[in-house]
Amino acid sequence: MNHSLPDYDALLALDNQLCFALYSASHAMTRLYRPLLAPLGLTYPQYMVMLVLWEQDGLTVNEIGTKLFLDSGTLTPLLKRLQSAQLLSRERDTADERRVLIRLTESGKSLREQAKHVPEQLLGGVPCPLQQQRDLTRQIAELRDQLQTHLAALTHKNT
Amino acid sequence: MNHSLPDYDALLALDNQLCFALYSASHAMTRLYRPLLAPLGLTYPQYMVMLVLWEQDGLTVNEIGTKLFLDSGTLTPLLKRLQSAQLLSRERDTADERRVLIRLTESGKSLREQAKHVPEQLLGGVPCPLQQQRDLTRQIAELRDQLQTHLAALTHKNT
DNA sequence: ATCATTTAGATTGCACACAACCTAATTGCC
DNA sequence: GGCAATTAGGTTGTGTGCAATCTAAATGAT
Repeated sequence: MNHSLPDYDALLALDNQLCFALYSASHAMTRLYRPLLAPLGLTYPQYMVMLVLWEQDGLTVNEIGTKLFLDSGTLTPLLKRLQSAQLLSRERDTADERRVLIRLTESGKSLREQAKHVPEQLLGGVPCPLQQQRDLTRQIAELRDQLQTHLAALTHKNT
Repeated sequence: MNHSLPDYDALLALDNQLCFALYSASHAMTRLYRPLLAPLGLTYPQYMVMLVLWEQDGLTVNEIGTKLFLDSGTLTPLLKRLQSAQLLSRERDTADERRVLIRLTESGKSLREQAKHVPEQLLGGVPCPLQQQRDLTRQIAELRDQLQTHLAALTHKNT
């Protein structure tokens, strides 16, 4: 056994497992949300946007994007669909015409009441203690922030 | 403080955080892989398929889908793209004409050598100890399996 | 043997993600 | 004030994900 040289095959496997675990768990979670969100007429990414707006209304597209790690190429069409569904309005900021302000409609605000019952339904079958969920959430978010930082450093280098 | 009634708002937030942590971490990981996989001409989902085939060649579409938690609607076009890239072949199983056997080409097999160097590059900037990665991977995979089981129970109920 | 059922894969339609690019508005520097 | 650089959002094109549906092939119960 050689301790000074890394085992590239093992590193490959281990790392793939972490990325794949995230990938597959994320999709499994989305699949579980789907039937709960369908009655509200929302997809999971749309639900994320609504959560952000329920917490703070009147944000710009960029501000929503920063919170959700998404760019305008993803958000613009998604927000248009939410607008078609009468859940929010999109208006240019008169103070800075580059910005588009996203505001909930009354219908969008009132949807929060129905959404409140989503997590009880979701949890009713996943035997995972709250504290363990909290720890896991924190660890995954920390990892994400490390990856985010690393990627930012890489892209900045090539500028 | 009432200990007998759950705080639905807190549950909502906590649970959203876990799902969102998975969602955002998964995408952050994919974004980090992208520039490393681009030289190989692969996207991350395509890379996953190649990893499966490097481990075991000659699988059916369904077998690949089971390992990756993906269905034919996702895999069929993806596999066709990998076929166009000359990395694999798709042939009906003569023993059971319903099945399509996926086999690596020589080009597909030899790509493994280049792929070997991907994880070193990925890790070279993420200050996360190996043991911690292992633990995290296991926990996330366990969660995924719980979600998977829960979803299977739900869908079976409606059949 | 026959026919309903099941299984494997493909197809269609919709909704993300994101790179690359575009336009318009604002800011900064002189 | 004038003009380059930056910023905000939108558009286009490619590649997933997945539900719903389709066809063909295999299975199985009688």
